[in-house]
This record gives sequence, structure tokens and C-alpha cells, in this order.
Amino acid sequence: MSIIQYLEDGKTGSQPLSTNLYTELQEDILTGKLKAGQKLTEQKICNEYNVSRTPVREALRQLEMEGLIENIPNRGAFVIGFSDQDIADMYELRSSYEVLAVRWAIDRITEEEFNELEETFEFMEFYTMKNDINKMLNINMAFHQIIYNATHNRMLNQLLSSYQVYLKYCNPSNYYAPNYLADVLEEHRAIYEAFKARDAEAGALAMTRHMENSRNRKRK
Amino acid sequence: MSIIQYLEDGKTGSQPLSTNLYTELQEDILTGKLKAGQKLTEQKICNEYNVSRTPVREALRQLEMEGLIENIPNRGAFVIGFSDQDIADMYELRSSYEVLAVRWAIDRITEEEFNELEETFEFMEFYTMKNDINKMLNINMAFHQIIYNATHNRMLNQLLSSYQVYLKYCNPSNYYAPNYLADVLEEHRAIYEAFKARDAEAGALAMTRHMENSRNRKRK
DNA sequence: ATTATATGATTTGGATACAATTTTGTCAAG
DNA sequence: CTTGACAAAATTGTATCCAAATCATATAAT
Repeated sequence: MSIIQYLEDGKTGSQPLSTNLYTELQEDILTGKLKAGQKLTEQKICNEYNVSRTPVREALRQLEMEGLIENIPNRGAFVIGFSDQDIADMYELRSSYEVLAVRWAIDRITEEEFNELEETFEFMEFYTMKNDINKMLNINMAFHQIIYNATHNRMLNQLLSSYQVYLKYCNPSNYYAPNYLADVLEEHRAIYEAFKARDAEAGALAMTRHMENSRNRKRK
Repeated sequence: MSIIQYLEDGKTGSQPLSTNLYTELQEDILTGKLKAGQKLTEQKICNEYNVSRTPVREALRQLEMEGLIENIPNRGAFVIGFSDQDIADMYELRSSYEVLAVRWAIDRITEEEFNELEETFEFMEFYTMKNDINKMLNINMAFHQIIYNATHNRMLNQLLSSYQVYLKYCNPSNYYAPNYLADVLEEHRAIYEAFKARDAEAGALAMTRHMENSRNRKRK
């Protein structure tokens, strides 16, 4: 997915969308509409979401693989959900993956990928000046995704990409804090500069700081 | 799962088992029986594995979540499989997760969990003396699993547990090298001692070495 | 009163049937 | 010989049907 697509599709990462049942159920678990411990009866879901049992069962298997529900044979599916502890765990894990990803990406990034990163960073500067928060959310995702790709490690890429969904639903950053966009821009600049210098240690340090600051920016 | 169960179920981690379709297909992809790029037609799988389309579709969704196949809407499922690069990636990733896990586990392990780890290590010593490789494979899995649990981080636990499956199919360790069991025992002893001393740095170092040596023990 | 048991209702697991989409093959036009 | 249109076949997506397992309730035994 190119940076242009990220900008143009207009999906700011905050609306439902939910193109399929799996995504809808995932959303409903992550937002707490379906509560932990609750039993998900297939027929109930059929009625609630107006689909037949076949797609329901497929979605339940997917959610099970993701760890959002537990499927007990012949008994049914039970919501596991995300506890506050899980969210904390997720942030902690994600931080270390992101740092690892930067380290590997700086060592392995291609010329072409670096140009894409550079272009994306310039978009960041532009939309920070224009103070366009929705655009920035998309560009931010693109920036990180480029790094994931540049690790050339399929499993790490897949893992970090999958976390984007969760990040959306955990209490969001305080976008409207003074200097939010400017602060974020400078953190990304540090990361970008490390890539430019092909300095993995500097990159790891910059990403570590970015992750710490991200957490501190969370609404309490 | 207790250490006793690990010992008694007799599953040495090298036979098919494959209790369900998903596991069977997973195995067939990881062993290369189903090749990368190959199209998986639902009806073909039905005939091959003697099941109807409903469980087939469930399995395909699970495999997709795992990243072993790609599901293109209205087109079908295509095997992605594990390239040599993916296996290398997996080892590299797993190493850093394991080190991270030890760090966290040493800080968070409960008295009860530590006792379990201690008991497991004593089983290791015993079966090393008896030179029982099959038992050792199971105990080894148990030892690592206890560490995963002791992180008290559900996502990291889930992630590392899921890798156990892949490890089984990537070219196996050279179990019959001289001193294999003795070497492995000493590496685990270092890890265990770090837990006993509640020394996270020593644990991380010991696990790093264990991971390096594991890789070097691979058959070429 | 509590526990056991039996029976009917509900629910899951799996197979089949039908609809929508894609692929394949044929044949004619350029 | 290639290209395009179109129909037939194959394949995916969804709905429904049947069997097996589980759950709930009522009744009987201790």
C-alpha cells in the first residue's frame, strides 16, 4: 500500500467500516460491546448480524486464532476480550517489536524503500504544518508500515501490522494536547534521520523514545 | 499443562497426531507436501481429507490468520508456506522473544511457578542422566512454557507458544551429536540459576547463549 | 431436602443444497 | 493467428438440513 493510497482512501482509522463479520465481531469485542466471559451462541450472532451460520463459524475460528475468544469443542465460543493488563502487555510488547524492527530495517532497507520513507516523512512535515490530524493518522500508519516492510522479516511484519487494529481501540492518544503534532513530527524526524544515516543504534534509541512518549501521551 | 502431563502423554513432538483438519493442513504445508503458490481448491481438500466443505473453510480461515495461506475473495486459497528465509526470520524473532520473556518472567514469576520450574529442571537432570531424548524433548517444551506463563503477558505467551509448532518442522536439532543432552542441560541450568537468583540480566544472557547454541546445533 | 436419573430442548459439528462469481472453452470476426 | 464475445463448467459464498453432544427441567429415589 503506497503512501498516496493511505492519504486518499480517507479512512482515518476511527470509523466502523467493518467490511465483514470477522471485523465487526472483532470491533465489538475490542470496544467492549461483547463482554469478557460472555457466551457467543452461533444462532444469536446469526440473528444479530443477519448472516447464516457458515460465515459465523468462520469468523469465530478467526477470532479464536487471534486470542479474542476461546472455542470449547461442543460447548461453544466464549469471549476472552482485552483486559487492562492485556492492553498494557500489548503496548510493552509492541514497543520492543518496534525497536527491533527499526534495528533490522535500518540494516536491510533498500534504496527504493528509503525513498518511500523519505517521501512519507515529507508528507508528515507538510500535514503537520497544515495541522491536519486525520491525514497525520494515516501517514503515521504508513510510516511505520514502511519500516515493517523494510525489515524484510515476514513474521515481524505480520505481527506488527496486526497490532495496528488493537491500537485503534485502546484509549487513544491525546491528539489535541498542545504541540501534539509538532512533538510527534520531531520524534519521527529522529527516526528518519537514523535511517538516512543508516545508524541502527540511533534508530533504536529514537524509536524507544517515540514509544515512551506515545505512552505518556495516552489519555489517563 | 503440568510437567507430568508433558511427560506422560508420550507425544514426543515428532509424530503426525493431527487431531483435526487445521492441524493436518498446517503440517502438510510446513512439511512441504502442499507447496507454496499451489491453489487449494475446497472440493479437492474435501476429497483428499474426507470431510465436507464446512470444516475445510474453517481450517482455511485459520491458516490464513496464521499467514500460511492467502485467501483471495471469490478466487480461492493459495499456499504461502515457509521459505528458508521465513525460517531464518522465525528463529531470529523467536530468539529475541525468548530473551524478552526470560527478562519479564524473572521479574514476575510467582513462588509456585518457580517451584514448577525447579521441578522441571530436576526432571531434566534426571532424564539427561538416563539419556532419554524423547522425554527430554517434552521436558524442554515444558521448561520454556513455564517461562512463557511466568511472564504473565498473555500476548507474549500466546506468540511464543504458537512458534513451538513451527520449530517442530524446521530442520531439527542434531540430537545425536556428542554431548547434545549434556550441553543443553548446562544451558538450561544457567537459565534456571538466574531464576533462582532472580537475576534478569543473567537470565537474558543465559537465554541468548542458549538460543545461539540451539541455532549452531541445527543440522546443516 | 438433596441427589440421581430421564427426557426434551438447545446448540454445536458436519453435510448438502442453492446462489453468485469466476474460470474455461468455443467460435466467429478482424 | 490473435482477439473478443458468450455460453458452459467449475468454484466460492451463503443458507439450510441432519446427527451428535450438551444443557435444562422435571420427576423419582434416598
